[in-house]
Amino acid sequence: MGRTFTESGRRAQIVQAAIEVVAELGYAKASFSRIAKQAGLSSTGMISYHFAGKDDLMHEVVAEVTRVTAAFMTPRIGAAEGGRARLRAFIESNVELLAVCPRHLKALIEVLPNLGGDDPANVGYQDSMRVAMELQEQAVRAAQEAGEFREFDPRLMLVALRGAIDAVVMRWVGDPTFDVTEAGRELADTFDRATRAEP
Amino acid sequence: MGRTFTESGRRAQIVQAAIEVVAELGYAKASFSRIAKQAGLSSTGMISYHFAGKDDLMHEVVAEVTRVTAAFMTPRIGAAEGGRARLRAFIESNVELLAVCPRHLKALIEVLPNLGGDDPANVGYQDSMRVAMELQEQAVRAAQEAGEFREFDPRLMLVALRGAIDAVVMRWVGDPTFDVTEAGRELADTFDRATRAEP
Amino acid sequence: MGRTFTESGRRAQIVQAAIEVVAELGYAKASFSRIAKQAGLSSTGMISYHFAGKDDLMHEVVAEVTRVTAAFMTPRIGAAEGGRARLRAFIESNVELLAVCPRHLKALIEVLPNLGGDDPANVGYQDSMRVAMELQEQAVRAAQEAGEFREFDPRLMLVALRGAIDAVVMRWVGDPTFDVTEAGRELADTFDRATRAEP
Amino acid sequence: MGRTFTESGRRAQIVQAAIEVVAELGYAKASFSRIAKQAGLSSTGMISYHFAGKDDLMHEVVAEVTRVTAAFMTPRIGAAEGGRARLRAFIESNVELLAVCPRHLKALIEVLPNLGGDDPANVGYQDSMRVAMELQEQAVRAAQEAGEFREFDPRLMLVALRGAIDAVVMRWVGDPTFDVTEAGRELADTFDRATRAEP
DNA sequence: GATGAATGAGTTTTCATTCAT
DNA sequence: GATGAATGAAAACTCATTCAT
Repeated sequence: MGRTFTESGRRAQIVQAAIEVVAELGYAKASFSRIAKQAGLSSTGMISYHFAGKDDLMHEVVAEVTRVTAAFMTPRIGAAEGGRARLRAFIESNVELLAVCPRHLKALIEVLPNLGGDDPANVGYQDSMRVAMELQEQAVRAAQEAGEFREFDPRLMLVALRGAIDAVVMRWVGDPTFDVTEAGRELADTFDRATRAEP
Repeated sequence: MGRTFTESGRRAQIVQAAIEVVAELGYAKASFSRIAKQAGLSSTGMISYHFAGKDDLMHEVVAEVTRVTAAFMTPRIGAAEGGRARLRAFIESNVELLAVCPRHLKALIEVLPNLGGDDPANVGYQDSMRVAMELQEQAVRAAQEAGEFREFDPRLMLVALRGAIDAVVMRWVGDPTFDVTEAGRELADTFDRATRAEP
Repeated sequence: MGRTFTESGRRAQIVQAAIEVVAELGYAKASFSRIAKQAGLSSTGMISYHFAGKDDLMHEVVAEVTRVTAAFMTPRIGAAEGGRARLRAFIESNVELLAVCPRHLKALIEVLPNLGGDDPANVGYQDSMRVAMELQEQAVRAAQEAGEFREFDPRLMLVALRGAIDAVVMRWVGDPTFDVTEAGRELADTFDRATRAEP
Repeated sequence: MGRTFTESGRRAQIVQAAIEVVAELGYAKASFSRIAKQAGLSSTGMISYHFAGKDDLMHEVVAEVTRVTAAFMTPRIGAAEGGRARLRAFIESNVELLAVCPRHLKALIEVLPNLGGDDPANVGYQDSMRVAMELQEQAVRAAQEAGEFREFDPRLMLVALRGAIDAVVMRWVGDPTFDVTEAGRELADTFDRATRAEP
């Protein structure tokens, strides 16, 4: 006990290195060589030894980032009451992550578009993403029926929101002068106005 | 005279092929080989002959897409009067492009994040992007001062808007059942509510 | 005209080098590196440039050897009359090849067992091998019905004959003291006695 | 005492796994990884620990198969009287092995051609093979002198016989519809006719 | 004896680029 | 201008082997 399948010291170290390299150079240039160098490994063979392939490693990157961000955001969202407050908590806590683990966020945004593919190994992962999206949709619909949100297409709004947050993250990642709290509040204001029921 | 620097038949043909390959496979997998095959060329040497390198080709892709999208959007935006109407026209015409040249949009979104770099050749390009962004910011500020828009950070809003539109484009590119007019209106509603002055 | 798909100078040169390397080191150790060195190429990339992969190259090796051996054996077999004489011509001309192109024969014997596989690209090839085997079986059956050969299972006999010839080839390949004419006659005697009708 | 050099539990287990992997995938693809997996070992280090190298392991494979086949064939050959009967017993018992331990035979045929090499470690092994061959040659010569066999080159005949048996084994290994008894009798008939003195 | 992580050379393959024709 | 063969570096991955525990 005590150590899960995905953690074996080296594995975690490689995943961390991959996050940093992807965040810095982008997915296209994140080769095993650079990841190995970042991790202080003498050869790329070590990565192949611990991961079935590039896709496997990148999935682990996504899983790790998802874990970290969920640990940060979930309690904050859970502490909010009502649809509007929950939406605000979602946006603000997501933007605040920029100050907590900026490279994690950037890495996630870089990797995700490159994982969706024909590879059957991705099916399970994509299923879980779809389920998460559907849960969010249901929450939005519930708030609409409760009269908190106006009428709009939940899916379109969620896609737009996701894109807006990601764009903000990508634009200001690594900028120490960026005020995440203020930006989070502004972005939350934006989508609050866009979604709230008519006064 | 008679042909400009950027057009020479072959060059245009290669740029078109690059747009299609990038849209279909993503930037990371858009190699000269695949672009040459798409363009019906028997060797990649032709591409290196016409372009100084991959970055040069990709810049041309961006330029071409920018040209096409500007030709579509500019008159529509110009026909609108007032900040709110112009914002709506911007969003709707951008989303409508999804039905006009979906691969151009997707290619642009794939390429752009991979061009920002240390390469000095990019400086001029990034300058022009910054100028365009500043023009948009000024327009937003003018509408704020005219009382059409409420107070918000123009840059943050523009970044969020850009991300929201791109996310919608990426999500529904190639989906023939997607109603671009309706989606454009919804997304415009969203940002109209987010930006308009208090009633 | 004048040059077929499979011949482009370099391709033929690489196939020749592959034949020599396989004959000398065996299939397992015939890497692209060694073949490139044998061919005087500076990199293995050139081989991948001309061939779709190792299987493609090895198929070409088989095709080339088949071509050469058929050119030698076919007229000799055709000049013989009757089943017994044809069988003798088949065996003798096959063994005589040992003096003509010993490395071709050895390469063929090395490669063949490693090509039979699940790869769908091999299906066509294996079909042609099966057809050739069936033609030989029919010829044997005809000679049996004509009273030249005794009763035996043609397929078993052909498999045994093939193995016997190959074993002789492998045993004495590269041995300059080996008398191929005498050995061919002896091996033909062996199978003539084994197959001829009772006197 | 109590355990010989070649048997230590683990060693035997690894040799068994190697036989199975070589028989199934061929010598070229029989890596330590696959053998370790087949043996239920978690790492290839165990194999390197017990064997000096790949050649050492493969020699052990040959030794083990030789042991098993000798145990089966020797009493059957010994029970026969006279050269002709002994030859028949040799062939029939060899083919019958196909039903007893098909993978052993196939593994042997795969490994043997890849062992003959410049490696000084093989000298002793090849000596023993040569000695075995010479014993067989002497037996053949004795039968020739006794008038049982006609005149032919014993070595050529033995090589051809070995190749014929091996080809039959390789062709029908794993085929449950193959009648080993009938095939053994046919093949023995073939070589009996080829070798017996004129009636 | 036994383990499994680490190593570094090796594999095939693809890449962008160059160059003689 | 155009071609396509050639190049060499780099990619992902596998290999047999070693070594500290």
